[in-house]
Formats: sequence, C-alpha cells, structure tokens
Amino acid sequence: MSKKISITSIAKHLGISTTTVSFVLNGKAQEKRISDKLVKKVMDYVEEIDYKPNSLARSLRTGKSNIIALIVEDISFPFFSAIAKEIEENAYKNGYRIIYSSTENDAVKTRELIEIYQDKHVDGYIIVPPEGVEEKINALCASGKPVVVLDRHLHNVETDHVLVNNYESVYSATQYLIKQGYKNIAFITLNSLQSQMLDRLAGYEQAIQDSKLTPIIKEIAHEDSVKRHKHLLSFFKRKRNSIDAVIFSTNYICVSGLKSIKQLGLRIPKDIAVVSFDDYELFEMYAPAITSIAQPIESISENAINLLLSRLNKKATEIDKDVQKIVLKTTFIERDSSTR
Amino acid sequence: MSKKISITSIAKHLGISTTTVSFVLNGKAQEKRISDKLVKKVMDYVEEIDYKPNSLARSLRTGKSNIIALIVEDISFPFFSAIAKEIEENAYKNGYRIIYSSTENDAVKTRELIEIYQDKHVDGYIIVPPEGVEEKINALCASGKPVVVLDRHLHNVETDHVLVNNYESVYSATQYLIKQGYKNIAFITLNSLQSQMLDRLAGYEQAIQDSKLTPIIKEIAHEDSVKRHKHLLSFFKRKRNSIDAVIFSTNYICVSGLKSIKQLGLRIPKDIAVVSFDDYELFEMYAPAITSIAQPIESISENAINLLLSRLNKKATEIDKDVQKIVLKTTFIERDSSTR
DNA sequence: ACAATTATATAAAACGTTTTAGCAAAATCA
DNA sequence: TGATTTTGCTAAAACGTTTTATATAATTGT
Repeated sequence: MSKKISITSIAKHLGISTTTVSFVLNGKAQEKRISDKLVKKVMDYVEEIDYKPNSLARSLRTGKSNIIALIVEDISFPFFSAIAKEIEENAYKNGYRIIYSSTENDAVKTRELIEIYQDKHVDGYIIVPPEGVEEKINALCASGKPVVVLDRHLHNVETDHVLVNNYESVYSATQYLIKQGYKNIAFITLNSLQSQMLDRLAGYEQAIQDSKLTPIIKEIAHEDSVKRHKHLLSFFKRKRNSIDAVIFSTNYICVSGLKSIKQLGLRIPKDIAVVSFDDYELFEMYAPAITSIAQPIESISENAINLLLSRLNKKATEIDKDVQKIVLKTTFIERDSSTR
Repeated sequence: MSKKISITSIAKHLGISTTTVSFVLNGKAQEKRISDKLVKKVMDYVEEIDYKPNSLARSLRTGKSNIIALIVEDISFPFFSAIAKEIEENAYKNGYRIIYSSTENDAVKTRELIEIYQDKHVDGYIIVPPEGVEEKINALCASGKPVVVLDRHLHNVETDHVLVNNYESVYSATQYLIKQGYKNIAFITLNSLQSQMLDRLAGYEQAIQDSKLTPIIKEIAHEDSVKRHKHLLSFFKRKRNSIDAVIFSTNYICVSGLKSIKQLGLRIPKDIAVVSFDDYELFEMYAPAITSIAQPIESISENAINLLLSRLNKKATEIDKDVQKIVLKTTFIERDSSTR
C-alpha cells in the first residue's frame, strides 16, 4: 500500500523541500543553483518510482492546460476528419492535446462548447464556426486566448484565419465549363449564409455574368442525405432538358446529385457535365470520374496549427496584434465528368 | 478592471463563506440546510456576474475530470470518424468531453498516449488498441479507471469490449459466394495479428475448407495506398485467370483492389466477383455497386459509450467485476458486384 | 427554565503544483 | 578581518475548488 505519490511525498522522502524538487523537475536546477549532487538524487528517485506530475495541479497553478480545442462542423465528414488527423498529429509533437467537438452548424451548441472549453482553460482554439457566434468568438479573443478560424470567414471578427480562395476557384471552374462549350450551367448549393458558400456562389455568378449567360441557381436546405436526394431528384427531373452542366458547392451535395442523375438515366458528361467543390475518394473512382476543386487539406491544417502554436509560444508581451489572414489555393482536378 | 472571479470572490462580496457558496452551487443547499433567502442571494449574484466554476480546480480536488479519452487507429478513416462523432455526441449529453488521438497502430505511441491521459486524469478510456499494449491496458484497468476496448480483442486483457462477429460474418459471406457458384475465391488481408483480422481470415478459411475448396490468401503489409495499389495490381495480374472472386478484409484494401481490377480491365462480377468487409459510401455508388459486410457503427458507438458511462456512474463500491463482452452482428449488403 | 434538538453557516484542510522572496552558509574581495 | 557577493536551498503563498468537522443561534420539549 504505497502512499500517493506527489512532489510533496518525494520531497519528504528525500528530506528536502518541494521547491527544490519542482525546480529540478522543471529543468531550472542550473538557473536556481541546485547542486549537481542533489539534482542527481532527485532525478534518480523520480526515475525509480516513475513519478509523473499531476497536470491538473500544474494547470491550476500556471493557467496553462496544454490542450487545444478543435471545433468543427462534423468530425465524420472526410474533410474535417482529415484536418483533425493532421492537426492532432502536429499538436501532439508540440506537447499539446486535442479536445474536439462537432457543432452541427448549431450556434447555440457552439457557444455552449466554447464556454465549456473556457471552463476547462484550454490554451487555444481552432474553430470552424457556424453563423451566430461572432460575439462569442470576439469575447474569446478579447480574453487573450488565441483563436484560429478555419474554412469560413466571420464578419466583424478580427482573428487569424485560414481559408481557400473560394471565389476564384469557382469562378475559374465555371469559366472552364464555359470554355468547354457548356451554356446552361447550374450551381447547386446550400441556402447558407456562411462565407465560404457565399463566396463560391459569387464566383459562379460573376463568371456567368462575365460570359453573358443565364445563372441557374438551386439552393437546398441543410438536411439529411435522403431529403437532399429527393430535392435534387425533382430538380433534375424538372430541368433535365434545360441544363447541360452543373457545379456542386460541396462534395456531399454532389454525391446526392450523382445519385439523382444516375437514377434519371442522364449520362455524364454527355447529357450533363459535373464539377464538384471538395475532392473525395469517391470522385476518383466513380464512372465517369468526377472533376473537382480540391482543397489543400494538409496545408490548411498545417497553417492553422502553426499559426496557433506560434501565438501560444509567444509571451503576452510580444504578441503580434495584427491578425494573419491566410488564403490558400485550391487545385482543379480535371476528370472525365466535364469534357465535351 | 474587474477582479478575477471565483467562488472566493463571490463569498467575499456577499459577506459569506466559500463553503456556503460551494454548497449552493452544487445543489446541496437543501441537504446542508442553507436558507432559501441566502440561496437566492447567491444564485442571483452568480447569475448577474455570469460566474463559471473553474473545472481545473474542481478536478484537482475531486479527482474527476469529466474527460473521456478516445484512442482510435486513425481518426481520418471513415469508420473511426463516424464512431468518434457518435461517441462525442453521446458523451457530451452526459457531461463528458472527448479528447482523442490516432495511434497509427503504433504500440509505443499508444503507450505514450495512455500515460499522458493518465497525467491528465481522464475518467475513462475507449481504445482501439494495436498489438503490444496489453500490459499497459491491464495496468490502466488495475488503476481503477474504466476501459472499453473497441473493434478488436486483446489476449489476456480482461475488460469490457465491443466487437462484431468477424468470424461468422466472413464465414457466411464466403459461403454466399460459394453458393453463387464461385470456386476460386481469394481473401486479401493485412499481415496483421490483430484479432479482428485473424477472425475474418479464419472465417474465410473455415468456409473454404467446409466446401473442400482451395484457399487463396494474399497478405499485404500495412502501407500507404500507393504501395498497396502496386502490390495488388501485381497480384491480380498474376492471378487474373485463376481467381473468380475476391473478399477484401477492409474497405480501404478493397478500394486499392478496385483500382487494380479496373486498371487490368477485369469486369466485375463477370470476370471477378467482389465482396468487402466494412461498408463505404463509395461501394454504393461504384459501378457496379460493391457487396459488403457492414458494421453497425451506431450500435458499436452506443454500446461502447453506454458501457463506459455506466461504469463511471457507479460508486467504487458497487463496481461490477465481471466484464461485459458485447459482440454485435454485421449486415450483409448484397449488391451487384457478387452476382452470377 | 433548562436541556435537547434542529437550523444555519463557517473555518480550515486538502488536492498537487509553481513561484516569489528570502535566509544561511560559503566564498570572494579589499 | 570585516564587508560583500555567491551559492544552495526553502518557507509560504497562491491557483480555485470540495468537504469534514464544528460553532452558534433558534426552536422544541418537558
């Protein structure tokens, strides 16, 4: 029945003060002029009993938890789980752990989550925010905790963010279809006010307008895949003869779209060309393979975590007040679904 | 410039003791006979200043962190991210947060992770373990923390687990192919000693043996998808005329296999029938759609988290010593890739 | 009217660290 | 030699809770 093991019990056992033990353990022996002999004595004993400091007590005292909160829309989306993987790996190497949640794009849940993480005193945040959390995020930033916003941009929130060039990507993808000779290009997106969605839509609209074509926009609600499929099916049924190409604003909308297109017996790209935002393993394997706008997942993740880590490693005094707005380029992957 | 807000500052401001504030906040007012008037006073003030208790301090004192560690093989695999989503949602509703990591099937990393989570005093663990962590997990269980093992079984580790009936699933999938008239059925798997892989293999072998056919087993290493593809390509090139069906032991191996099969111009199911363990959205959309053995992801997740929560909610005295071994059934999804 | 209960509230210890300020002994200096 | 500096170490406060044991005032019973 061994006593509970702590810095205090170590000190008691060695007949020295906890202060000394703490200094030694934190590598401040030199600085604090602890003799080599004593350092060795402490280290040996610590090794022997395999002591591990209690990080709760440390966190309470220092105010640092070495935990980063990762708040994404839905961890089961391939895009987000891939990001999660990269971020966790990188954070881990730097001594930080990740605690995560899915927001489901619910502002109330997101605010709740942020509050909980504040209670837990996490050191920093990487957030894919829904609409309606601007104030909360601003409060968070004001509290001095570093926050990196991902994937979308929030108005009136001045903090680091990492995005892709949604507007330009869709603009040029649309132009590409136009150059291929398509004249009736539809854009199918969510009826969402999230910046990345608006930007993608705007890119499409501008390209259509620049070519003096007529925009065909279909907005669907954020709903489950069965409903989504049903809506798209009726859309394509109605429009099958007046559309010759379609751009989907996300990969999961595209998947529902592909089901509908197949069900109606429309041939890709003969009857209808297809381009999707967000690449997906399925698109490469599909027959025909689906052209897509791929986001640089690794680069997004790396930039986000590095941005956060660099803020975390800075003393409060040397904090860089100007926010970093990183905008990364997508890759257009031309496949069989979009060629005349 | 407001002072830092704590239970102490509240007590001071109201001219009462921290004990009283604590009792009120923890709903023990009744029990501890704090007068209604005082309770109201405290609650009103707490509301007014929007006080949130410091969970670090609380954890330090109580030894409970309300954090559950989720350790999976790779959070970016659809199977695991889907599980993560479910588990997080469920844990959240019960006041627990999830902190996660990917092991990459690396025993050293996994042991490290467990140590770190021990330092953080997480309350419980859900682990998809690689080989070589048996001892560590046993130590963890011995320390009194509840542990639920997922997806695979470890020898000499006596703790709750949630698995699927791998052996029976593959046995009957193999029988199914045999009944369809296939005679030369290959089984492609990882050269892994993990129980779920061994069980799947054993199910295949038994079915083949029971029908007096010849087993054709291809084991590949745990490697990146490019190498995997290359190996499978050469395998199918060699065996294209001596195989009429193939079962893949995981969905990602199947994806690599499908690429190879397509590349070689083999037709499914005419030249070669295909069945995969683990369903995947891609399989439903592929041409032809791929028959698969689907794992009940929701049920797996629910069972795991409920098992853990029930242990967490029990007092140390009433702990159920007999471990729960839950084995769930898979669903065989017959699609076009496996019909004569 | 006095003892016994009950109601209300609190002091203080404990959880396990980190860190500031400072003390005593040894070494150096002049 | 006496003053000063350096060396080696530690006491004690602080972080913000929870909880045990206890004190005091009010009420009840006889």
